[in-house]
Amino acid sequence: MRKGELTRAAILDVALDLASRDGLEGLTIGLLADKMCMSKSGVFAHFGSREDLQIEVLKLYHHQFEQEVFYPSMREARGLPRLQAMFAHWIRRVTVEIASGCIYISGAVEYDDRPGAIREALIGMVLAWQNALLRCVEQARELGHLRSDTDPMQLVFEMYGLVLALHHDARFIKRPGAVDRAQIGFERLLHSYLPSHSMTSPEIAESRPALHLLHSAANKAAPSIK
Amino acid sequence: MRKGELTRAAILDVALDLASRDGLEGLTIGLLADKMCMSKSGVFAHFGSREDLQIEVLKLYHHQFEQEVFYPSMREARGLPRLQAMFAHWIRRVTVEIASGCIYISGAVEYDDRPGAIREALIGMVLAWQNALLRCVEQARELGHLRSDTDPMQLVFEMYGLVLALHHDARFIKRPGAVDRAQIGFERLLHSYLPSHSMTSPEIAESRPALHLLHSAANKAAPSIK
DNA sequence: TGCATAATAGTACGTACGTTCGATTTGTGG
DNA sequence: CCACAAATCGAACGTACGTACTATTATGCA
Repeated sequence: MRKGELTRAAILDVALDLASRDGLEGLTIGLLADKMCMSKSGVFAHFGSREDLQIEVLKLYHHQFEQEVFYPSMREARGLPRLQAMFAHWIRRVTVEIASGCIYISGAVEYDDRPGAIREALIGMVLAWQNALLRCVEQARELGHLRSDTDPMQLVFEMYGLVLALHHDARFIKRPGAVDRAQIGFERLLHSYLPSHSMTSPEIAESRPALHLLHSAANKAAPSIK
Repeated sequence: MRKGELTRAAILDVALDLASRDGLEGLTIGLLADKMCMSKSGVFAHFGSREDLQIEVLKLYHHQFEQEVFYPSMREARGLPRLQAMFAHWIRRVTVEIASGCIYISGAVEYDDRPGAIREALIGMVLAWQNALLRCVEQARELGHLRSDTDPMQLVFEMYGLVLALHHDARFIKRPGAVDRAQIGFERLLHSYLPSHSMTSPEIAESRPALHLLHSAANKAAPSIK
């Protein structure tokens, strides 16, 4: 009873690698068996079907995303500090994934018109993350860290766009500097959603030091917990 | 000699539909033959290989993109008007493609780690479009429509992110309002790159009327040709 | 109209896929 | 250590893929 679960976990680990590289739809039992030095049927026996395998891979990816991005960010103070942490951890995660591929992003393309259990699972996870971002933006607005007329969904939309552009430029085009551009874009983005009294002159509106102002301002309003 | 080219064009038309929905990698000769009510070998004979077929589909897509997005925009006055036209036509095109899928975007995911002729062709086309945007931004900056310290690549990066987010939200998540969000994001984006004297107070920094100011200001600096 | 040629169909081959099923090896509790 | 159950294997099935060949039909020009 113990050996089976062990190899199952090992299979899922390799399957996640494969799916990250070739996409969930490119994940094949034969290739997976080769990498595991097992027979196809030996691998297959651990999952009822390929679709089940794909969903298990998805769950594993989601769990890792939560561990690396979501939970660490939730330890930050609510509002702007937490939002900045979410984006920073997110960017860091995607930066690592430039070499391997991000399943949320590739999956969004693979399953944008392919109904089924995998699509439902994937959408549920992406929406969970977007909703977490949304709640965080709403809290930041209520705490006065962002302008009162901020449209939370709009801000999340643009944050997501920056990450998609990062993934596109770095992984597809392989153009250097994409991480910095995503970071700069986020700072400029935040700046335009700041309360009026935080506005600086346009000349330094998108410069790095502005972020330090945000940090101190936010910490004053909602001191860090840690 | 005439009949052949005619059916070949018809095949490519259907192939483009198929590839838009299922991706270039999902484009299959068997399915294509079914849709054409032809035999597999009958379809195959028009192309030396599947890869050639995929590249021909790519060229057809690129041609349509040029016709619908690039050339109409180039008829606008250089600088900001042209940049706004490029984005507007681009958004309109992607909006239509929400139902069918955008090959540039799906291809970027499919071929981000799959070397070969298709990847090279795809990258060439995407870079051609990005470079066109880049030149337009540089012209806008030289004409004084954008701030002199504008980083053209950064602006193009963020424009691309908005379109990617639009595609993601509308086609994958199927959340309404993505087109408006991309438009609002672009206006906010432009606003933060405007010369200082064009800056308005933060309260209306992202409101729609600001664009009218941009239009008139740009037209004054570089009157429309048409 | 007839003929050369282009266009399409039909068939087959090799490969890889997911999946099933029985045989066989391996691990584990009494 | 033994016996039972769990884990893995090997082979096979049906399907779909790209591609190569040959046969057949349709087209266009003299």
